Amino acid sequence: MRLYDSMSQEKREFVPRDPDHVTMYFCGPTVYNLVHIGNARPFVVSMVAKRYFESLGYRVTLVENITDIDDRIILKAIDQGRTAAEVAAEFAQAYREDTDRLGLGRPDVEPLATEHISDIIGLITELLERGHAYQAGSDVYFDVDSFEEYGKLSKQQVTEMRHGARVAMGEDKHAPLDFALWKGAKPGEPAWDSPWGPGRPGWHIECSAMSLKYLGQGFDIHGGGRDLIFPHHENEIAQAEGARESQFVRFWMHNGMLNLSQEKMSKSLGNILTLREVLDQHRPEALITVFLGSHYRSPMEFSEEVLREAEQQVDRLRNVFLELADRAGSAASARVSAFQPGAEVRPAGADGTTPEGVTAAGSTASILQKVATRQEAFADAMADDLNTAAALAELFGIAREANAALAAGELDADTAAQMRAEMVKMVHVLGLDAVAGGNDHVPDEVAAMAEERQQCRARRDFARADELRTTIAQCGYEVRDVPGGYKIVRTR
RNA sequence: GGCGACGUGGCCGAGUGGCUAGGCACGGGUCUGCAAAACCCGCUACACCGGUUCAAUUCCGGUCGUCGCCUCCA
Repeated sequence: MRLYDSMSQEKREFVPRDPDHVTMYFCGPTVYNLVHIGNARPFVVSMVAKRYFESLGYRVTLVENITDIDDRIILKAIDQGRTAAEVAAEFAQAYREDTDRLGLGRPDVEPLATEHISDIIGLITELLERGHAYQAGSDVYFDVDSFEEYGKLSKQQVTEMRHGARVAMGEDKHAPLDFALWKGAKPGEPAWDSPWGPGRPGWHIECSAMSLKYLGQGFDIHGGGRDLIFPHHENEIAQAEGARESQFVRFWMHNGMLNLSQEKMSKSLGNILTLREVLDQHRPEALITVFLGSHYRSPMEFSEEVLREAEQQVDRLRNVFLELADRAGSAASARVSAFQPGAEVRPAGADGTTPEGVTAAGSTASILQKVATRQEAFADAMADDLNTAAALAELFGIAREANAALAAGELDADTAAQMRAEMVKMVHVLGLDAVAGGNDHVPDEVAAMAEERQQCRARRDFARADELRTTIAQCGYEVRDVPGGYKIVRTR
Protein backbone atom coordinates (compact mmCIF):
# COMPACT_ATOMS: atom_id res chain seq x y z
CA MET A 1 0.00 0.00 0.00
CA ARG A 2 0.95 3.61 -0.35
CA LEU A 3 0.75 5.94 2.61
CA TYR A 4 1.21 9.69 2.77
CA ASP A 5 4.03 10.72 5.07
CA SER A 6 3.92 14.25 6.44
CA MET A 7 7.69 14.27 6.82
CA SER A 8 8.49 13.66 3.15
CA GLN A 9 5.18 15.24 2.11
CA GLU A 10 4.41 12.53 -0.37
CA LYS A 11 2.82 9.13 -0.63
CA ARG A 12 5.35 6.37 -0.20
CA GLU A 13 5.17 2.62 -0.42
CA PHE A 14 4.46 1.40 3.08
CA VAL A 15 6.75 -1.37 4.22
CA PRO A 16 6.74 -2.07 7.96
CA ARG A 17 9.90 -2.16 10.01
CA ASP A 18 9.22 -5.77 10.98
CA PRO A 19 8.08 -8.05 8.17
CA ASP A 20 4.78 -9.17 9.62
CA HIS A 21 4.12 -6.61 12.31
CA VAL A 22 2.83 -3.05 11.99
CA THR A 23 3.59 -0.70 14.86
CA MET A 24 1.47 2.41 15.34
CA TYR A 25 1.28 5.19 17.88
CA PHE A 26 -1.50 7.78 17.86
CA CYS A 27 -1.71 10.76 20.13
CA GLY A 28 -4.73 10.42 22.33
CA PRO A 29 -6.36 13.11 24.42
CA THR A 30 -5.25 15.13 27.37
CA VAL A 31 -8.04 14.36 29.80
CA TYR A 32 -9.16 17.64 31.26
CA ASN A 33 -12.64 17.55 29.75
CA LEU A 34 -15.02 15.41 27.74
CA VAL A 35 -13.50 14.65 24.36
CA HIS A 36 -15.01 16.41 21.38
CA ILE A 37 -15.73 15.03 17.93
CA GLY A 38 -12.40 16.37 16.72
CA ASN A 39 -10.71 13.96 19.10
CA ALA A 40 -12.83 11.18 17.67
CA ARG A 41 -11.43 11.52 14.17
CA PRO A 42 -7.89 10.27 14.88
CA PHE A 43 -9.38 7.55 17.06
CA VAL A 44 -11.53 6.33 14.17
CA VAL A 45 -8.71 6.75 11.65
CA SER A 46 -6.30 4.75 13.77
CA MET A 47 -8.76 1.93 14.43
CA VAL A 48 -9.71 1.68 10.76
CA ALA A 49 -6.03 1.71 9.76
CA LYS A 50 -5.43 -1.09 12.25
CA ARG A 51 -8.28 -3.13 10.82
CA TYR A 52 -7.03 -2.53 7.31
CA PHE A 53 -3.52 -3.72 8.12
CA GLU A 54 -4.99 -6.75 9.87
CA SER A 55 -7.05 -7.53 6.78
CA LEU A 56 -3.76 -7.58 4.89
CA GLY A 57 -2.49 -10.24 7.25
CA TYR A 58 -0.27 -8.14 9.49
CA ARG A 59 -0.19 -8.31 13.23
CA VAL A 60 -0.78 -4.78 14.49
CA THR A 61 0.15 -3.08 17.72
CA LEU A 62 -1.62 0.22 18.18
CA VAL A 63 -0.62 2.38 21.10
CA GLU A 64 -2.76 5.37 21.97
CA ASN A 65 -1.78 7.40 24.98
CA ILE A 66 -3.89 9.17 27.54
CA THR A 67 -2.11 12.22 28.89
CA ASP A 68 -3.30 12.52 32.44
CA ILE A 69 -0.99 15.17 33.83
CA ASP A 70 -0.85 18.61 32.33
CA ASP A 71 -1.33 22.27 33.17
CA ARG A 72 -4.88 22.24 31.91
CA ILE A 73 -5.76 19.38 34.22
CA ILE A 74 -4.20 21.19 37.15
CA LEU A 75 -6.08 24.38 36.33
CA LYS A 76 -9.35 22.51 36.13
CA ALA A 77 -8.65 20.81 39.44
CA ILE A 78 -7.94 24.11 41.16
CA ASP A 79 -11.08 25.54 39.65
CA GLN A 80 -13.18 22.67 40.95
CA GLY A 81 -11.44 22.26 44.25
CA ARG A 82 -10.37 18.72 43.48
CA THR A 83 -7.08 16.99 42.93
CA ALA A 84 -5.58 16.77 39.47
CA ALA A 85 -5.63 13.01 39.78
CA GLU A 86 -9.37 13.03 40.38
CA VAL A 87 -10.03 15.22 37.36
CA ALA A 88 -7.80 13.11 35.14
CA ALA A 89 -9.32 9.85 36.33
CA GLU A 90 -12.83 11.11 35.71
CA PHE A 91 -12.19 12.27 32.17
CA ALA A 92 -9.98 9.35 31.25
CA GLN A 93 -12.86 7.09 32.18
CA ALA A 94 -15.30 9.28 30.25
CA TYR A 95 -12.99 9.09 27.24
CA ARG A 96 -12.92 5.30 27.36
CA GLU A 97 -16.69 5.14 27.73
CA ASP A 98 -17.36 7.54 24.88
CA THR A 99 -14.97 5.90 22.46
CA ASP A 100 -16.23 2.46 23.47
CA ARG A 101 -19.61 3.48 22.16
CA LEU A 102 -18.11 3.71 18.69
CA GLY A 103 -17.87 -0.06 18.73
CA LEU A 104 -14.41 -0.12 17.20
CA GLY A 105 -12.66 -1.87 20.04
CA ARG A 106 -9.75 -0.41 21.96
CA PRO A 107 -6.14 0.28 21.04
CA ASP A 108 -3.79 -2.48 22.15
CA VAL A 109 -2.08 -0.30 24.72
CA GLU A 110 -3.44 2.89 26.28
CA PRO A 111 -0.64 4.09 28.48
CA LEU A 112 -1.11 6.80 31.07
CA ALA A 113 1.61 9.41 31.43
CA THR A 114 1.53 9.22 35.21
CA GLU A 115 2.24 5.49 35.11
CA HIS A 116 5.40 6.08 33.08
CA ILE A 117 7.20 8.68 35.14
CA SER A 118 10.31 6.56 35.46
CA ASP A 119 10.48 6.03 31.69
CA ILE A 120 10.11 9.76 31.23
CA ILE A 121 12.83 10.51 33.78
CA GLY A 122 15.03 7.99 32.02
CA LEU A 123 14.61 9.70 28.66
CA ILE A 124 15.27 13.14 30.12
CA THR A 125 18.42 11.77 31.72
CA GLU A 126 19.60 10.50 28.35
CA LEU A 127 18.99 13.93 26.85
CA LEU A 128 20.97 15.61 29.63
CA GLU A 129 23.83 13.16 29.13
CA ARG A 130 23.94 13.83 25.43
CA GLY A 131 23.90 17.58 25.88
CA HIS A 132 20.46 18.13 24.42
CA ALA A 133 18.98 19.37 27.69
CA TYR A 134 19.89 21.52 30.62
CA GLN A 135 18.64 22.11 34.09
CA ALA A 136 17.51 25.59 35.03
CA GLY A 137 16.50 25.82 38.66
CA SER A 138 14.07 23.00 39.28
CA ASP A 139 13.11 22.78 35.59
CA VAL A 140 14.74 20.87 32.78
CA TYR A 141 14.58 22.23 29.22
CA PHE A 142 15.33 20.82 25.81
CA ASP A 143 18.07 22.81 24.10
CA VAL A 144 16.65 23.38 20.63
CA ASP A 145 19.93 24.75 19.26
CA SER A 146 21.58 21.43 20.06
CA PHE A 147 19.32 19.59 17.63
CA GLU A 148 20.22 20.64 14.12
CA GLU A 149 17.21 19.11 12.44
CA TYR A 150 14.70 20.93 14.61
CA GLY A 151 11.81 22.06 12.38
CA LYS A 152 12.17 19.28 9.83
CA LEU A 153 8.61 18.01 10.27
CA SER A 154 6.82 21.34 10.37
CA LYS A 155 9.17 22.85 7.77
CA GLN A 156 9.63 25.84 10.01
CA GLN A 157 12.81 27.82 10.10
CA VAL A 158 14.15 28.10 13.62
CA THR A 159 15.18 31.69 12.94
CA GLU A 160 11.64 32.54 11.88
CA MET A 161 10.07 30.84 14.84
CA ARG A 162 12.12 32.76 17.34
CA HIS A 163 10.13 35.90 16.67
CA GLY A 164 6.86 34.44 17.81
CA ALA A 165 8.07 32.24 20.64
CA ARG A 166 6.94 33.26 24.03
CA VAL A 167 8.45 32.87 27.40
CA ALA A 168 6.09 32.50 30.31
CA MET A 169 6.67 34.15 33.64
CA GLY A 170 8.92 32.21 35.89
CA GLU A 171 10.60 30.24 33.14
CA ASP A 172 14.34 30.32 32.95
CA LYS A 173 15.06 29.11 29.44
CA HIS A 174 18.30 29.81 27.64
CA ALA A 175 16.45 30.40 24.40
CA PRO A 176 12.81 31.17 23.60
CA LEU A 177 12.19 27.99 21.60
CA ASP A 178 13.47 25.68 24.28
CA PHE A 179 10.65 23.70 25.83
CA ALA A 180 10.17 22.08 29.22
CA LEU A 181 10.97 18.42 29.71
CA TRP A 182 10.43 18.57 33.44
CA LYS A 183 8.66 21.23 35.45
CA GLY A 184 9.58 21.69 39.06
CA ALA A 185 6.53 21.62 41.32
CA LYS A 186 5.17 24.78 42.81
CA PRO A 187 3.46 24.52 46.18
CA GLY A 188 0.26 22.53 45.97
CA GLU A 189 0.97 21.07 42.55
CA PRO A 190 1.06 17.34 41.95
CA ALA A 191 4.64 16.11 41.94
CA TRP A 192 6.82 13.07 41.45
CA ASP A 193 10.37 12.69 42.73
CA SER A 194 13.15 13.12 40.22
CA PRO A 195 16.90 13.77 40.13
CA TRP A 196 15.96 17.44 39.68
CA GLY A 197 13.58 17.59 42.58
CA PRO A 198 9.85 17.06 42.80
CA GLY A 199 7.95 17.98 39.67
CA ARG A 200 6.05 16.72 36.66
CA PRO A 201 6.79 15.99 33.03
CA GLY A 202 6.36 18.68 30.42
CA TRP A 203 3.91 18.12 27.58
CA HIS A 204 5.51 16.16 24.66
CA ILE A 205 8.00 14.06 26.61
CA GLU A 206 5.42 11.46 27.65
CA CYS A 207 4.67 10.59 24.03
CA SER A 208 8.33 10.13 23.15
CA ALA A 209 8.93 8.01 26.21
CA MET A 210 5.86 5.82 25.88
CA SER A 211 6.04 5.27 22.13
CA LEU A 212 9.70 4.25 22.41
CA LYS A 213 8.92 1.99 25.32
CA TYR A 214 6.14 0.06 23.63
CA LEU A 215 7.18 0.18 19.99
CA GLY A 216 10.92 0.82 19.93
CA GLN A 217 13.02 3.13 17.80
CA GLY A 218 11.95 3.51 14.18
CA PHE A 219 8.42 2.26 14.58
CA ASP A 220 6.09 2.45 11.61
CA ILE A 221 3.39 5.05 11.99
CA HIS A 222 2.92 7.97 14.31
CA GLY A 223 -0.34 9.82 13.97
CA GLY A 224 -2.60 12.50 15.29
CA GLY A 225 -4.29 15.70 14.24
CA ARG A 226 -2.51 18.06 11.89
CA ASP A 227 -2.42 20.68 14.56
CA LEU A 228 -0.01 18.50 16.51
CA ILE A 229 2.69 18.82 13.88
CA PHE A 230 4.01 21.86 15.64
CA PRO A 231 5.09 21.93 18.31
CA HIS A 232 4.05 18.55 19.70
CA HIS A 233 5.39 16.16 17.08
CA GLU A 234 8.34 18.36 16.21
CA ASN A 235 9.32 18.20 19.87
CA GLU A 236 8.73 14.47 20.09
CA ILE A 237 11.19 14.02 17.25
CA ALA A 238 13.75 16.25 18.91
CA GLN A 239 13.44 14.30 22.14
CA ALA A 240 13.50 10.82 20.68
CA GLU A 241 16.15 11.39 18.04
CA GLY A 242 18.20 13.59 20.33
CA ALA A 243 18.34 10.83 22.91
CA ARG A 244 18.72 7.82 20.63
CA GLU A 245 20.43 9.32 17.59
CA SER A 246 18.45 7.32 15.09
CA GLN A 247 15.21 7.72 13.19
CA PHE A 248 12.20 7.93 15.51
CA VAL A 249 9.31 7.17 13.16
CA ARG A 250 8.97 5.92 9.57
CA PHE A 251 5.64 7.49 8.58
CA TRP A 252 3.89 10.54 10.02
CA MET A 253 0.16 10.36 9.54
CA HIS A 254 -1.90 13.47 10.22
CA ASN A 255 -5.63 13.81 9.94
CA GLY A 256 -7.33 17.03 8.89
CA MET A 257 -9.27 19.29 11.20
CA LEU A 258 -13.02 19.40 11.59
CA ASN A 259 -14.90 22.59 10.84
CA LEU A 260 -18.16 23.55 12.46
CA SER A 261 -20.07 26.10 10.42
CA GLN A 262 -17.03 27.09 8.41
CA GLU A 263 -14.83 27.59 11.42
CA LYS A 264 -12.39 25.39 13.17
CA MET A 265 -13.90 23.94 16.27
CA SER A 266 -12.34 25.60 19.25
CA LYS A 267 -13.29 26.49 22.72
CA SER A 268 -12.59 30.16 22.32
CA LEU A 269 -15.19 30.25 19.55
CA GLY A 270 -17.59 28.32 21.72
CA ASN A 271 -18.40 25.85 19.02
CA ILE A 272 -17.25 22.57 20.42
CA LEU A 273 -19.39 19.51 20.10
CA THR A 274 -18.59 16.62 22.39
CA LEU A 275 -18.45 13.06 21.18
CA ARG A 276 -20.95 12.22 23.90
CA GLU A 277 -23.51 14.70 22.59
CA VAL A 278 -23.20 13.38 19.07
CA LEU A 279 -23.55 9.76 20.15
CA ASP A 280 -26.58 10.61 22.25
CA GLN A 281 -28.26 11.81 19.08
CA HIS A 282 -26.85 9.54 16.41
CA ARG A 283 -25.86 5.95 15.88
CA PRO A 284 -22.10 5.39 16.06
CA GLU A 285 -22.17 3.94 12.54
CA ALA A 286 -23.44 7.27 11.29
CA LEU A 287 -20.58 9.16 12.86
CA ILE A 288 -18.05 6.67 11.52
CA THR A 289 -19.64 7.00 8.09
CA VAL A 290 -19.27 10.76 8.27
CA PHE A 291 -15.57 10.36 8.95
CA LEU A 292 -15.07 7.72 6.27
CA GLY A 293 -16.95 9.77 3.71
CA SER A 294 -14.08 12.16 3.31
CA HIS A 295 -10.39 11.46 3.11
CA TYR A 296 -8.72 11.41 6.50
CA ARG A 297 -6.26 14.14 5.54
CA SER A 298 -8.88 16.57 4.30
CA PRO A 299 -10.41 19.17 6.52
CA MET A 300 -14.10 18.43 6.72
CA GLU A 301 -17.33 20.18 7.38
CA PHE A 302 -19.16 18.76 10.33
CA SER A 303 -22.81 19.50 10.90
CA GLU A 304 -26.12 18.08 11.90
CA GLU A 305 -26.86 17.82 8.20
CA VAL A 306 -23.93 15.57 7.33
CA LEU A 307 -24.87 13.37 10.27
CA ARG A 308 -28.43 13.08 9.00
CA GLU A 309 -27.18 12.15 5.56
CA ALA A 310 -24.94 9.55 7.08
CA GLU A 311 -27.91 8.10 8.94
CA GLN A 312 -29.55 7.60 5.54
CA GLN A 313 -26.46 5.88 4.22
CA VAL A 314 -26.32 3.60 7.21
CA ASP A 315 -29.95 2.68 6.69
CA ARG A 316 -29.29 1.88 3.08
CA LEU A 317 -26.52 -0.50 4.05
CA ARG A 318 -28.54 -2.04 6.86
CA ASN A 319 -31.44 -2.66 4.49
CA VAL A 320 -29.38 -4.48 1.93
CA PHE A 321 -27.83 -6.67 4.63
CA LEU A 322 -31.29 -7.44 5.96
CA GLU A 323 -32.59 -8.32 2.53
CA LEU A 324 -29.61 -10.49 1.74
CA ALA A 325 -29.97 -12.27 5.04
CA ASP A 326 -33.63 -12.92 4.32
CA ARG A 327 -32.88 -14.27 0.92
CA ALA A 328 -30.14 -16.39 2.33
CA GLY A 329 -32.70 -17.75 4.74
CA SER A 330 -30.56 -17.19 7.77
CA ALA A 331 -32.39 -14.37 9.51
CA ALA A 332 -35.65 -14.30 11.33
CA SER A 333 -36.37 -10.73 10.44
CA ALA A 334 -39.17 -11.67 8.09
CA ARG A 335 -42.34 -12.94 9.63
CA VAL A 336 -44.83 -15.05 7.90
CA SER A 337 -48.30 -13.81 8.19
CA ALA A 338 -50.33 -15.90 10.55
CA PHE A 339 -53.41 -15.83 8.43
CA GLN A 340 -51.56 -17.42 5.56
CA PRO A 341 -50.00 -20.41 7.22
CA GLY A 342 -48.19 -21.70 4.23
CA ALA A 343 -46.75 -18.47 2.97
CA GLU A 344 -43.06 -17.85 2.77
CA VAL A 345 -41.71 -14.37 2.58
CA ARG A 346 -40.12 -14.07 -0.83
CA PRO A 347 -39.09 -17.69 -1.10
CA ALA A 348 -35.78 -17.82 -2.84
CA GLY A 349 -35.86 -21.44 -3.71
CA ALA A 350 -32.81 -23.33 -2.60
CA ASP A 351 -32.87 -25.09 -5.92
CA GLY A 352 -31.46 -22.04 -7.58
CA THR A 353 -34.54 -20.93 -9.36
CA THR A 354 -36.22 -17.61 -9.08
CA PRO A 355 -39.80 -17.34 -7.91
CA GLU A 356 -40.72 -17.13 -11.54
CA GLY A 357 -39.08 -20.43 -12.12
CA VAL A 358 -36.37 -19.08 -14.38
CA THR A 359 -32.96 -20.48 -13.72
CA ALA A 360 -30.62 -17.93 -12.20
CA ALA A 361 -27.36 -19.68 -12.86
CA GLY A 362 -26.14 -17.21 -15.46
CA SER A 363 -26.91 -14.08 -13.50
CA THR A 364 -25.52 -15.66 -10.34
CA ALA A 365 -22.15 -16.06 -11.95
CA SER A 366 -22.15 -12.52 -13.25
CA ILE A 367 -23.22 -10.90 -10.01
CA LEU A 368 -20.51 -12.69 -8.08
CA GLN A 369 -18.11 -11.47 -10.72
CA LYS A 370 -19.31 -7.93 -10.14
CA VAL A 371 -18.78 -8.31 -6.41
CA ALA A 372 -15.26 -9.56 -7.00
CA THR A 373 -14.51 -6.60 -9.25
CA ARG A 374 -15.76 -4.16 -6.67
CA GLN A 375 -13.84 -5.87 -3.91
CA GLU A 376 -10.72 -5.36 -5.93
CA ALA A 377 -11.56 -1.69 -6.36
CA PHE A 378 -12.26 -1.50 -2.64
CA ALA A 379 -8.85 -2.97 -1.87
CA ASP A 380 -7.17 -0.62 -4.33
CA ALA A 381 -8.86 2.36 -2.73
CA MET A 382 -7.76 1.36 0.76
CA ALA A 383 -4.25 0.69 -0.50
CA ASP A 384 -4.10 4.22 -1.84
CA ASP A 385 -3.50 6.09 1.41
CA LEU A 386 -6.66 4.71 2.99
CA ASN A 387 -9.12 6.22 0.56
CA THR A 388 -12.14 5.22 2.59
CA ALA A 389 -14.51 7.46 0.63
CA ALA A 390 -13.76 5.58 -2.57
CA ALA A 391 -13.90 2.26 -0.72
CA LEU A 392 -17.29 3.14 0.69
CA ALA A 393 -18.51 3.98 -2.80
CA GLU A 394 -17.69 0.43 -3.89
CA LEU A 395 -19.71 -0.92 -1.01
CA PHE A 396 -22.67 1.17 -2.13
CA GLY A 397 -22.10 -0.11 -5.64
CA ILE A 398 -22.47 -3.68 -4.44
CA ALA A 399 -25.52 -2.67 -2.46
CA ARG A 400 -27.18 -1.32 -5.56
CA GLU A 401 -26.32 -4.40 -7.58
CA ALA A 402 -27.51 -6.69 -4.83
CA ASN A 403 -30.79 -4.81 -4.50
CA ALA A 404 -31.29 -4.87 -8.24
CA ALA A 405 -30.70 -8.61 -8.37
CA LEU A 406 -32.99 -9.10 -5.42
CA ALA A 407 -35.70 -7.00 -7.01
CA ALA A 408 -35.39 -8.96 -10.23
CA GLY A 409 -35.63 -12.22 -8.33
CA GLU A 410 -32.27 -13.28 -9.64
CA LEU A 411 -30.56 -14.10 -6.37
CA ASP A 412 -30.68 -17.61 -4.97
CA ALA A 413 -30.13 -18.26 -1.29
CA ASP A 414 -26.61 -19.47 -1.74
CA THR A 415 -25.49 -16.47 -3.78
CA ALA A 416 -27.16 -14.09 -1.36
CA ALA A 417 -25.27 -15.71 1.48
CA GLN A 418 -21.99 -15.44 -0.40
CA MET A 419 -22.53 -11.81 -1.26
CA ARG A 420 -23.44 -11.01 2.28
CA ALA A 421 -20.35 -12.76 3.59
CA GLU A 422 -18.11 -10.74 1.29
CA MET A 423 -19.79 -7.52 2.30
CA VAL A 424 -19.40 -8.38 5.97
CA LYS A 425 -15.65 -8.49 5.46
CA MET A 426 -15.69 -5.08 3.85
CA VAL A 427 -17.77 -3.38 6.49
CA HIS A 428 -15.58 -4.93 9.14
CA VAL A 429 -12.49 -3.23 7.75
CA LEU A 430 -14.35 0.05 7.81
CA GLY A 431 -15.49 -0.46 11.39
CA LEU A 432 -19.11 -0.58 10.31
CA ASP A 433 -19.88 -4.11 11.50
CA ALA A 434 -23.08 -2.84 13.05
CA VAL A 435 -24.74 -2.31 9.68
CA ALA A 436 -24.56 -6.04 9.05
CA GLY A 437 -26.36 -6.86 12.28
CA GLY A 438 -29.85 -8.24 12.26
CA ASN A 439 -32.79 -6.91 14.14
CA ASP A 440 -31.83 -8.55 17.41
CA HIS A 441 -34.94 -9.29 19.39
CA VAL A 442 -38.10 -7.50 18.45
CA PRO A 443 -40.00 -6.79 21.68
CA ASP A 444 -43.00 -9.05 22.13
CA GLU A 445 -45.44 -6.17 22.30
CA VAL A 446 -44.18 -4.79 19.01
CA ALA A 447 -44.44 -8.19 17.42
CA ALA A 448 -47.97 -8.56 18.76
CA MET A 449 -49.00 -5.21 17.38
CA ALA A 450 -47.57 -6.07 14.00
CA GLU A 451 -49.47 -9.33 14.00
CA GLU A 452 -52.68 -7.59 14.99
CA ARG A 453 -52.13 -5.05 12.24
CA GLN A 454 -51.74 -7.81 9.72
CA GLN A 455 -55.05 -9.27 10.75
CA CYS A 456 -56.68 -5.86 10.50
CA ARG A 457 -55.40 -5.62 6.98
CA ALA A 458 -56.88 -8.98 6.20
CA ARG A 459 -60.22 -7.66 7.42
CA ARG A 460 -59.60 -4.48 5.45
CA ASP A 461 -59.74 -2.48 8.67
CA PHE A 462 -57.12 -0.07 7.39
CA ALA A 463 -57.83 2.69 9.88
CA ARG A 464 -56.89 0.43 12.76
CA ALA A 465 -53.96 -0.99 10.82
CA ASP A 466 -52.52 2.46 10.22
CA GLU A 467 -52.99 3.35 13.84
CA LEU A 468 -50.95 0.32 14.83
CA ARG A 469 -48.23 1.23 12.37
CA THR A 470 -47.96 4.63 13.98
CA THR A 471 -47.74 3.13 17.45
CA ILE A 472 -45.10 0.66 16.31
CA ALA A 473 -43.13 3.52 14.79
CA GLN A 474 -43.19 5.28 18.13
CA CYS A 475 -41.55 2.20 19.62
CA GLY A 476 -38.70 2.58 17.13
CA TYR A 477 -39.77 -0.07 14.64
CA GLU A 478 -41.15 0.00 11.16
CA VAL A 479 -43.49 -2.49 9.57
CA ARG A 480 -42.86 -3.15 5.93
CA ASP A 481 -45.42 -5.08 3.97
CA VAL A 482 -43.90 -7.55 1.58
CA PRO A 483 -45.55 -10.10 -0.66
CA GLY A 484 -47.04 -12.78 1.51
CA GLY A 485 -46.25 -11.16 4.86
CA TYR A 486 -44.47 -8.32 6.56
CA LYS A 487 -41.20 -7.38 8.13
CA ILE A 488 -40.33 -5.53 11.27
CA VAL A 489 -37.27 -3.35 11.04
CA ARG A 490 -35.67 -1.46 13.87
CA THR A 491 -35.34 2.22 13.03
CA ARG A 492 -33.19 3.39 15.91
C1' G B 1 5.82 37.64 7.07
C1' G B 2 7.06 31.94 6.98
C1' C B 3 4.98 26.83 6.22
C1' G B 4 0.94 23.99 4.28
C1' A B 5 -3.92 22.67 2.28
C1' C B 6 -7.97 23.68 -0.78
C1' G B 7 -11.66 25.76 -4.48
C1' U B 8 -15.95 19.68 -8.28
C1' G B 9 -23.17 19.51 -10.14
C1' G B 10 -28.90 21.80 -5.06
C1' C B 11 -25.66 19.75 -0.68
C1' C B 12 -21.61 16.50 1.10
C1' G B 13 -17.62 14.37 -1.26
C1' A B 14 -13.95 10.78 -4.46
C1' G B 15 -11.18 10.89 -8.85
C1' U B 16 -8.85 11.29 -13.67
C1' G B 17 -4.87 14.02 -19.56
C1' G B 18 -9.66 11.51 -23.79
C1' C B 19 -13.93 6.49 -20.94
C1' U B 20 -20.26 6.19 -14.88
C1' A B 21 -17.44 8.02 -8.60
C1' G B 22 -20.70 7.38 -4.48
C1' G B 23 -24.33 9.17 -0.97
C1' C B 24 -28.09 12.74 0.17
C1' A B 25 -31.81 15.96 -1.91
C1' C B 26 -35.07 16.77 -6.20
C1' G B 27 -38.40 15.30 -10.60
C1' G B 28 -40.78 11.13 -13.32
C1' G B 29 -42.01 5.88 -13.37
C1' U B 30 -42.64 0.61 -11.30
C1' C B 31 -44.49 -1.87 -6.92
C1' U B 32 -48.41 -0.81 -3.33
C1' G B 33 -55.10 -0.23 0.57
C1' C B 34 -51.69 3.40 2.79
C1' A B 35 -46.63 3.56 3.98
C1' A B 36 -41.74 1.98 3.83
C1' A B 37 -37.94 -0.52 1.40
C1' A B 38 -36.19 -1.35 -3.41
C1' C B 39 -35.55 -0.94 -8.66
C1' C B 40 -35.57 1.96 -13.43
C1' C B 41 -35.08 6.85 -15.82
C1' G B 42 -33.78 12.04 -15.41
C1' C B 43 -30.92 16.15 -13.27
C1' U B 44 -23.87 15.91 -14.91
C1' A B 45 -19.93 19.61 -12.41
C1' C B 46 -15.09 20.59 -12.12
C1' A B 47 -13.43 29.28 -9.26
C1' C B 48 -11.26 32.75 -13.12
C1' C B 49 -7.42 33.99 -16.94
C1' G B 50 -3.48 32.41 -19.83
C1' G B 51 -0.04 28.36 -21.47
C1' U B 52 1.52 23.14 -22.85
C1' U B 53 -1.16 19.22 -25.73
C1' C B 54 -4.44 16.16 -31.12
C1' A B 55 -7.16 16.54 -26.34
C1' A B 56 -7.26 19.57 -19.53
C1' U B 57 -11.70 19.47 -14.60
C1' U B 58 -6.98 16.65 -14.45
C1' C B 59 -0.14 19.31 -16.13
C1' C B 60 2.39 24.53 -15.83
C1' G B 61 2.01 29.91 -14.64
C1' G B 62 -0.89 33.80 -12.78
C1' U B 63 -5.47 36.06 -10.51
C1' C B 64 -9.33 35.86 -7.02
C1' G B 65 -11.27 33.37 -2.82
C1' U B 66 -11.38 29.99 1.51
C1' C B 67 -8.98 27.44 5.41
C1' G B 68 -5.17 25.46 8.80
C1' C B 69 -0.36 25.84 11.43
C1' C B 70 3.54 29.25 13.14
C1' U B 71 0.59 30.34 20.68
C1' C B 72 -2.94 25.65 24.33
C1' C B 73 -5.50 22.57 20.56
C1' A B 74 -7.21 15.99 17.54
